[in-house]
Amino acid sequence: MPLRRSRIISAAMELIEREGLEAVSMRRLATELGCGLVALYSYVPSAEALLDGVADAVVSCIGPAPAASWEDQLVAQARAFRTAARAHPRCAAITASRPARSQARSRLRSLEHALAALRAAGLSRPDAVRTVRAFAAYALGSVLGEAGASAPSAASTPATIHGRLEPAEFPQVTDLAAELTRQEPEADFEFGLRLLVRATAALLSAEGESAA
Amino acid sequence: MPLRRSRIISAAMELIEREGLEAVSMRRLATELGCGLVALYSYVPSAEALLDGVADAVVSCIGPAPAASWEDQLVAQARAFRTAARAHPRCAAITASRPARSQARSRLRSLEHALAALRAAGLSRPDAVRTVRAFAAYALGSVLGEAGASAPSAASTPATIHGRLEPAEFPQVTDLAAELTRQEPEADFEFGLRLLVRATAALLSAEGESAA
DNA sequence: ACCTGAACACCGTTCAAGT
DNA sequence: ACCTGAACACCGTTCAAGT
Repeated sequence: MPLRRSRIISAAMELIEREGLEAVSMRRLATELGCGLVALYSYVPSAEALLDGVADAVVSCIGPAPAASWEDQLVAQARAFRTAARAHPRCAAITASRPARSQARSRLRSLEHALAALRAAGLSRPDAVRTVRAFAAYALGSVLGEAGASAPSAASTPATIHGRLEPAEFPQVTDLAAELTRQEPEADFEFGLRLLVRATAALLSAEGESAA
Repeated sequence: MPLRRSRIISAAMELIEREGLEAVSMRRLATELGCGLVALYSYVPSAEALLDGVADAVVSCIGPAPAASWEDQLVAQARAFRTAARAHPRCAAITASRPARSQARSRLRSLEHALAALRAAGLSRPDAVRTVRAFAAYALGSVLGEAGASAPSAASTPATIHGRLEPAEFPQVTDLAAELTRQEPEADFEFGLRLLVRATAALLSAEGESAA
């Protein structure tokens, strides 16, 4: 099995998911791959570039999401994003934390499709762009929020804390403890998505009226 | 000037904003503070704990945002979150990337206020929780998206790329180049916020009807 | 061409000791 | 009590050399 850039990046991703980012180093990766440390530098110019490669790999496994209506289009893209992120949660966190260096191509495709759907539905140019950005922000925040909530140190979430919470100071949190504790990330995600879809629909009909 | 935990963390935050996370190390911090390396360990148990302290400091400088209506309450909190994040953008990215370890107290206060506002407005228990989560996800994603877009390596954003883009493959992106290039993070943020507020209002009136 | 060991300048953390 | 230097086991990266 020859040493290839893709093989190195796959190994890095596996190691990240298995033991976390702090376990990854060029040296460790070399022993993991059974090759000399210096050999890696022929395929990956630096440790930084390695993580860029990982970030790339995560976004490039976001499947295309063609759909008929603009609602389905935006919802499907948001779900595809979330699915990809959940497939490699720890790698996804890395992706989010480093500004889109390359990754550009596949992101551009998504952007194109989303914009096309919204423009075809009748949204104005600036509103189409801003709506896509709002959906993107929501999807990113959801994924990262989930990752944070399900992280190893989840020992200090409101759920665990509220046991020793004075109801007088936090009446709502105390009262809604059951709802706050329940872990339904999927349903939470879909709820917010529907919120955004409905608001966009309202925007569309409002613009339709003012144009008519 | 004695060595205090708060002084160490402030110095770390300054250094992070000035030179980035990769410049921070216990050794570097010690020379920056003019003290011995080992002295730091009396106030900060480890390098990891140092970053937890930084994360804490960022969220604890989110100002309270009391407001009359539920709309103002949720909008004000989202803005306060964004303001705090923009005050220390690089530290904020660190905060987002590490699951809420402590940070709990001030986050809990925000949660309490948001829930109170939505419950008072008449939202059901599960919907109140999910609405707050949707707003939080949106705010988090917005802040992180902005940080990524304005990062040093912003050389590969659609804006720069689209110059050599075939309009045939990316008609929408080409056509909307002006809107996509324009950097108005504030307006983008407010747009999405209004979207969520309107959708929540619709939800409220829908629940009101079904309850009546 | 492709891989290697040895070296360099860094890390975080701990120890045993100083005042 | 508070601080210290020296040491240990790690890093990423580069060099000059091997096949």
